[in-house]
Amino acid sequence: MEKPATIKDIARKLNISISTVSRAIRNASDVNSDTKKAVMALSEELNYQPNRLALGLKQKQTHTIGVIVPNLDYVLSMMVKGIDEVALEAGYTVMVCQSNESFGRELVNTRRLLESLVDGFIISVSSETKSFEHFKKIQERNIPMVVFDRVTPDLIAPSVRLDNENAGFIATEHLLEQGYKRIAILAGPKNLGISNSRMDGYLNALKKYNIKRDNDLIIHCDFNQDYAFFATQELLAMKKRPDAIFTISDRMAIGAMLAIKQKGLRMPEDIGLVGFNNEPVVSVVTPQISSVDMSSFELGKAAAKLFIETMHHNEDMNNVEQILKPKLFIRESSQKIISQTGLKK
Amino acid sequence: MEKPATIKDIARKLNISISTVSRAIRNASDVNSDTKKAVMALSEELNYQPNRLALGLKQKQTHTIGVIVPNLDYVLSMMVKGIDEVALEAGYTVMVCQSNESFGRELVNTRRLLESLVDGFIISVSSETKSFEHFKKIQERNIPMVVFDRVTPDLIAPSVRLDNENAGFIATEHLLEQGYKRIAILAGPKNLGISNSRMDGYLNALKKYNIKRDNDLIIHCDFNQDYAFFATQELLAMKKRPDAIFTISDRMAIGAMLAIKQKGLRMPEDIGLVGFNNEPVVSVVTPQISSVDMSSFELGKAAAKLFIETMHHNEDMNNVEQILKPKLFIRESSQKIISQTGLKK
DNA sequence: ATCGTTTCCGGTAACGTTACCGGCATTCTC
DNA sequence: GAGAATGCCGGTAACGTTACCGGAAACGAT
Repeated sequence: MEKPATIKDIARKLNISISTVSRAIRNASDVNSDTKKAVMALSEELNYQPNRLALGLKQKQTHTIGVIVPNLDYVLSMMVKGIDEVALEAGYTVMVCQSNESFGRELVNTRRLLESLVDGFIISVSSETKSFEHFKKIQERNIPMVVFDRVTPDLIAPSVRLDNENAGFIATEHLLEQGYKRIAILAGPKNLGISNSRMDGYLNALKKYNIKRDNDLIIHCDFNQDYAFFATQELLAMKKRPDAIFTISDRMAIGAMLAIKQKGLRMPEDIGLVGFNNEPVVSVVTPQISSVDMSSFELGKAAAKLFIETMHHNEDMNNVEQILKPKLFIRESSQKIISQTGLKK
Repeated sequence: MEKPATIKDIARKLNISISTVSRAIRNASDVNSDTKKAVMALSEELNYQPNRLALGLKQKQTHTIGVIVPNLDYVLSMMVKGIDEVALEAGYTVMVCQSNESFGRELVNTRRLLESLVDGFIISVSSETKSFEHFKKIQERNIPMVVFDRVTPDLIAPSVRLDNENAGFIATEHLLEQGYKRIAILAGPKNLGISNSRMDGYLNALKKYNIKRDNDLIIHCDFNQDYAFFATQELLAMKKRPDAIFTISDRMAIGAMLAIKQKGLRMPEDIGLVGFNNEPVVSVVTPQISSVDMSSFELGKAAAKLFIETMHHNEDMNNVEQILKPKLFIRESSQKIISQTGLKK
């Protein structure tokens, strides 16, 4: 039971040729049903498992998908779980690599996965990435690639993402409807597409309500609780401080919440707050924080499905773009009207 | 630039044999330095990347580690990050598979990874797993395997884990020191080793303080916020309700916290609470929850390091057992003495 | 009986790489 | 200067699998 059994072992024991065994196992047509049975029985007994390496070498595909993500926080791990689920069902194995938001790591990871001859890639780019040559090389080799979540116009590929602009819009509009006037936004790094789109939505909502853009209320910071904490402190120290804050991630919303509480301000009365991602944490803090939901799990599943389609249809699918609708979950941190009047709308 | 370049292409263009090219690339001794340079130059130019599949087929190792985890929640994703980091550095690629706490999925995953010929496994077992035959088969084939975090006596292998018993002990002792007398424990599934060890620690602490075990105060439930919520409701509805609760995960602590707040009880005055894992969430809720820290990232790194050792030393390392020390972070939810007297100890 | 069909099977090459062996020059040793 | 040692290189087999081709046997039809 030391070495794994091979097709040869079966052939020898059954006194038939390896080609016949191979065909029998693949359940091919031109093999006698008796021999087929014999082969099946023996391969069962020997616990035969096809060697994927040899198979991959031969037919140049490994049934493995390389997934590259910037990290494994709540949102992304939900997405990965979605990818995993669909991939497993479709007979693919998934290799997950974290770039740690580092461009260098992203390079190493793509390189490693390429060497390992994955059949293709499902990618969410690191926030540090500004050059996309390593991904373009993948495309030049005609290796299927789907990008998800963090989509960028610099990389033309089939993609699945949230309607980030709309998400920013509904979050901001909700705050406006609640009567907030000076709404600040804690955005992400400047070169990150999802951040900019959400900000566009924010700006559009302001415009709709005839409120002028105020650059003092637009803060770019890392996806980082501490940074958001300090940024919020500064916002609250302004002469004309904002009366609401929209953060493009929940972790940032938590940071903002802590700063607001420290300052002794109440939510939603003194200041409104809306986060992003609808992570479990927002509904266990006090007050509960409103947040935009993006059903990460579904997004992951969609990405994997799109990938598999891209594998099979080998037409050009680069212009395929799946856009999921966001949904706002309204909670205490921004529900000013109800908490003031006690009335349900 | 369509097909990736092979060793053959280089040999042909340079008019030398493929064996020479192979040796040159591996920087072997018996090849002229001039030809070596030429090969290097050309392989650079053609962007040659060795085919890992062929290599793996030949020398029966793939430089890939299969990692099987029950899920990718905060703790485990930190551990995976640790594994990733060490593995990358050592030249290994990591395949992460989630069993989703399902025995069936765990089976499929190990099988897939075996077929893909990973060099070995780093495993944290699913909570549903009661039979370990699939893992024992791995060992029978002499494939290196390290278990981490969720270690079980049913599976003898090199392991890295927290000192769970001590962790349960210090958490409970802390509550006792704070003057709590009736301490309940929200434990995990009954067959889960880490849960039982933490409970042993809990029981030992009680014994040290001459408090009799009360089975009504010992609740087994899933690692699940909602379940913990309901379990806590029941605890609080008891005639002689507990005056403190120790939960063996933070998510359960959150559930307990919500139930306590709903009942209108105060922490730490009316009831004390200690969680486990020291996830970020515990320091942003109100009150902040005390929690046992296990430095998951370090644990992941240790597991990967141990794996690599196991790979290299091919002596029997099954009795190697690395045990990390837990550390208690005391926060508002259990700091009764200070909050009553206002004194710092 | 002959010829075509079908059914089943075996041999060989190939995927990209390395291990091993053998062989030719060249250099060294005394 | 003969033999031994060294430096450098090429050929071949092998890892486990499948694709392709060819062929033997059996069967059917005329």
